[in-house]
Amino acid sequence: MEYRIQASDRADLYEQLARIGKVVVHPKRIELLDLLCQAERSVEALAEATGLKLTTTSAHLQVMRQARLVETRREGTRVYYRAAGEEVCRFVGALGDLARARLAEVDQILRSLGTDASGTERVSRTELLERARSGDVVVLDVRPVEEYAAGHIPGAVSLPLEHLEARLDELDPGLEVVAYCRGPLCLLAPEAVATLRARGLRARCLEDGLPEWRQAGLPVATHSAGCSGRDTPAAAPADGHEARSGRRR
Amino acid sequence: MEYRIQASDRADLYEQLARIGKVVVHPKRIELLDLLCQAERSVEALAEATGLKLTTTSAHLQVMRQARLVETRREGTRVYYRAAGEEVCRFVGALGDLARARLAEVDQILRSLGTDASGTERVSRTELLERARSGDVVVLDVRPVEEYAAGHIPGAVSLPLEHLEARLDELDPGLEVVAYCRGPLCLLAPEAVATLRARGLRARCLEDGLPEWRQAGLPVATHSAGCSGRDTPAAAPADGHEARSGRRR
DNA sequence: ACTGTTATCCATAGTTCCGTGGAATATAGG
DNA sequence: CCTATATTCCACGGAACTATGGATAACAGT
Repeated sequence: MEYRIQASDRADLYEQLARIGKVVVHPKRIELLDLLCQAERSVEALAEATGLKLTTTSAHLQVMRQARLVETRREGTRVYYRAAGEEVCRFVGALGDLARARLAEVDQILRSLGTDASGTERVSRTELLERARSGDVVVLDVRPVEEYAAGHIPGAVSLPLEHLEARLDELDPGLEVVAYCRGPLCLLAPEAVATLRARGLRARCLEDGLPEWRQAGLPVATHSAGCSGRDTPAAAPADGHEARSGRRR
Repeated sequence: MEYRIQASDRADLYEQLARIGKVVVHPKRIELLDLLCQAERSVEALAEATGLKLTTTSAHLQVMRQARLVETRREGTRVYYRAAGEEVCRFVGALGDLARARLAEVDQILRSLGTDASGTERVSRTELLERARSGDVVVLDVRPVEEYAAGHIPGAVSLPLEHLEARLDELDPGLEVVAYCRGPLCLLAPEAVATLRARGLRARCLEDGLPEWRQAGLPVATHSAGCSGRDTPAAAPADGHEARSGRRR
């Protein structure tokens, strides 16, 4: 739209920063951006996920596009939105970190929403890498399948939280489970761990989620058949059940 | 205010994040926050620096306080505001980084505002540490004196940009100058370098500014520095004799 | 107590933003 | 060409935000 920059006042600079700020004033826009940091989605899927009307969702996405925080890709009649680069994910991560550090309310909410499993120790990324190499853990991706498809830890098994109870038998009771989800503000993994423990399984959460794993420069696989895993042979094949999630759109 | 968190819906979480987002919708609030990341200031000083009316400034500061991004300290009749912790500075830094990465306009503005010295290579922090140890550079802090007083690179000389021309003779023409300021979005150091070069001096900018230096875990000196500021033998050894200077968290 | 300084609170008017339906656009498939 | 689907554009009423001047509160000095 406006590429003209003439009255080059210093104020213009902060106005540009405010363009980005504008995206994160609205709770729903943050939610949308958070989702888009996990995987690209159509407008309809985003409206569904956030509970907004379609037109409202589109409007929010336009705001985000004006700030260049998202990009689009057209496929037939639908438009897929995605986060415009790694920096965007880093930014929403920073926002979440700041909120947890400064706003006691965030911790309160996480505690009240999260099961009491939140008190348990988390597994560090380096520890997971070691354990995975020796093959005595199952790495569990409890996010929705689309997000697993868009990128996951090599060797991880996809088992969305909503199906966890129904598919419990797919897990080897002899192995410890390490579950992960979207990040520190996401409660999928803690809930999964709580469920698993209630059934007598050993389970812990990974520190942070997949975005942080990616930002740490660790390998990320993008298909159900982990083929891009460079050095990590996989975290214990668990069972072959992982192949289920193939199913392309 | 409102500590009650009862209807613990997931939406509440993003509403909390939006509290922080609210601070960075307004250009002037970003500017204020940026200033507060450098040094604490009174409301009056902030109003002066940003060109806002006093009441308006105060209102903005209230918004920032509600988001817990700033804290206050009273001294006699005036109130000093400061950034509420290192995380806040990291966040505004992340905002600036994102803007530079995604918004071409920001680069344009920096280029059009900045002198053509922007094309020159910058000195890395590690290089500066080495050079300083061998003592063949002058480290120049070109920010306002209050900011120098609130924290500066050990051994740096305070010479605010506005006084640079008048006090040029204080610099040893035989040594190279490394100037620094507030960060990547600040133009004080580039301008200083341009001025120095026009006089035939060798001069370069440090990468980033003081906040990034601090975040890198490098030593920061906080002595109030007498009015002369010239005393320090240029480029003193950087290992922190400057003590920890407790004060301020 | 009185006075001047500094900051916050309050009411107001002008502006922008949000969610909403309904219309318009773009694409795929008869 | 016509229809169906997915998305964007548009107009509008209601809500929230911003800047501002005047009033109020906290404090220091005489």
